[in-house]
Amino acid sequence: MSSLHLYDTQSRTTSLFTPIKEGEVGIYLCGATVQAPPHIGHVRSGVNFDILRRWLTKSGYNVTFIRNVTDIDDKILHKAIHEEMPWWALAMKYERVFADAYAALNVLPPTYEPRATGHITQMIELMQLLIERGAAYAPGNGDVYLEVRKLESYLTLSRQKLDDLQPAADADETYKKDPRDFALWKAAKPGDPSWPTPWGAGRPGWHLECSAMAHQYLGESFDIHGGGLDLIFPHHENEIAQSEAAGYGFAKRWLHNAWVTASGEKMSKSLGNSLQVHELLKTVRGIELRWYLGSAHYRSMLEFSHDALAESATAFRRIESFLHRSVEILGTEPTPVLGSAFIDAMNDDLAVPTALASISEALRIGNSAITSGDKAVIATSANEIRGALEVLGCDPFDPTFASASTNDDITAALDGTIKMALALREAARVRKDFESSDAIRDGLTALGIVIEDTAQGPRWSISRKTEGSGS
RNA sequence: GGUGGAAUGGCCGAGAGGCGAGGCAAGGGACUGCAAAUCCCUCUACACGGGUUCAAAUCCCGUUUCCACCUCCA
Repeated sequence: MSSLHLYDTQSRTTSLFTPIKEGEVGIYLCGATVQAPPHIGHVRSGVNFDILRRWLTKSGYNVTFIRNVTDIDDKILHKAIHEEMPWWALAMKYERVFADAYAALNVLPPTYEPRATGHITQMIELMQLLIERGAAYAPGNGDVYLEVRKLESYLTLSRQKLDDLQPAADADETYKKDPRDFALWKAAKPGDPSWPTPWGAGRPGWHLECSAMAHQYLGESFDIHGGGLDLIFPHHENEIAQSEAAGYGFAKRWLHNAWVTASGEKMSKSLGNSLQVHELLKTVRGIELRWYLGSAHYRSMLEFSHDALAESATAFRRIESFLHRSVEILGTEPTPVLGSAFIDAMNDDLAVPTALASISEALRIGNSAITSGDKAVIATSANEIRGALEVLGCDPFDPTFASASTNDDITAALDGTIKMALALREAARVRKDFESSDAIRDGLTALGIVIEDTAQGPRWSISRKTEGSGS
């Protein structure tokens, strides 16, 4: 059996994954700044790393997965004024929207989900340590800066040179030793929330929280740090700077997911609401959106289109349909099993697209087995497919996705009603009264009920039409 | 200016020196009273120009186009 190899942004190579502590994996993923509803780019990151987490768990590791919530920053404060509510209420509001989106996509809750504002103490301790070690300084204006020129490793993740950076246009350099020094802590402005520190009241800079929280929950060194590609600079560079200057080993491996793009360009709010998660969930189910977002390789850009989403959803329904038919024929849910092709693909830096090819193969074999009535092969295929879907977080039998269409009274009544109609249709077909039989089928079709004549007799299902077209 | 990424058949998307991933669409066939579903077959691609090699989509050199980061960003 193959073993897991993962890419590392720091070394720009793919290598064998070996955890610091045998059997344990610590992952820190940069989560959302909760200042607006999530678009699909945000949840792609969530889905990609959820697949990593599930694969590590499936591979036998005990995974500690941290995803933070940035609940204090400039944008939140501005947005709070705009929406006329306290900043903390706004943060809570959007944190819940994010949580709902993650839940709809079956992204497992993190082991711990720390909020920045809950870790001010740890941040102050970290700043004290940095100042003691001579890496940071408080010039007396209430800010605390990190002195980046002292750090050997600074900018090694993004492979840039300090002097090549374009200087920030708006920076007030009166207190900084070097214009590239960044703020660990920002002095309070009138009206803004603040916390007391030995250097004056203020609030945390963006980067500090992740170093403080990663240390709190994962220790001085941990296995994997993840986030979007756009976080490499400055956020991850600055995290490294803070943590290494504090004497921590910090992350052993960096994983970055690529963007979702639209018309070739990185997704942004300017593209409008249609790409927000809750909007897309009006056109496809959560499991289908997850399938779509998870099906591209995490390091490849995913070019979004409604047509591609619709196509992906159709492909997923085909797989799902096979699993449901296998249950009808075998009378039992498939037992998740992993095929070797799937395992090898996932171990190769989570090559989901290659892994999907193995699902297609199993699907073809399984469908043929339904035609030939080979129950053993049906079971083998269904087990393998379910095993794969489980890892991808797209198991249709997962309670998260269980729809209302299973086994309640209304469904039973509907099933009985349709079966009665189908019995009438069968009677008409037997007497070759195809006009009547087709009328029954057409009538059901018009109600959104799809009839298929199978070797085991007619079966019905609710048709799901995706609104395709558009862009 | 600095640092990265990308260009694959009608479309989407993997791969990464020899054996054409996979899906969708299209055409043909099987099955069907007709459909639907399913299965089988067909459609032989790697931006451009050089080079290396017995062999290049894959390696090297150059070119073009696009995207991103360097300011908040998943």
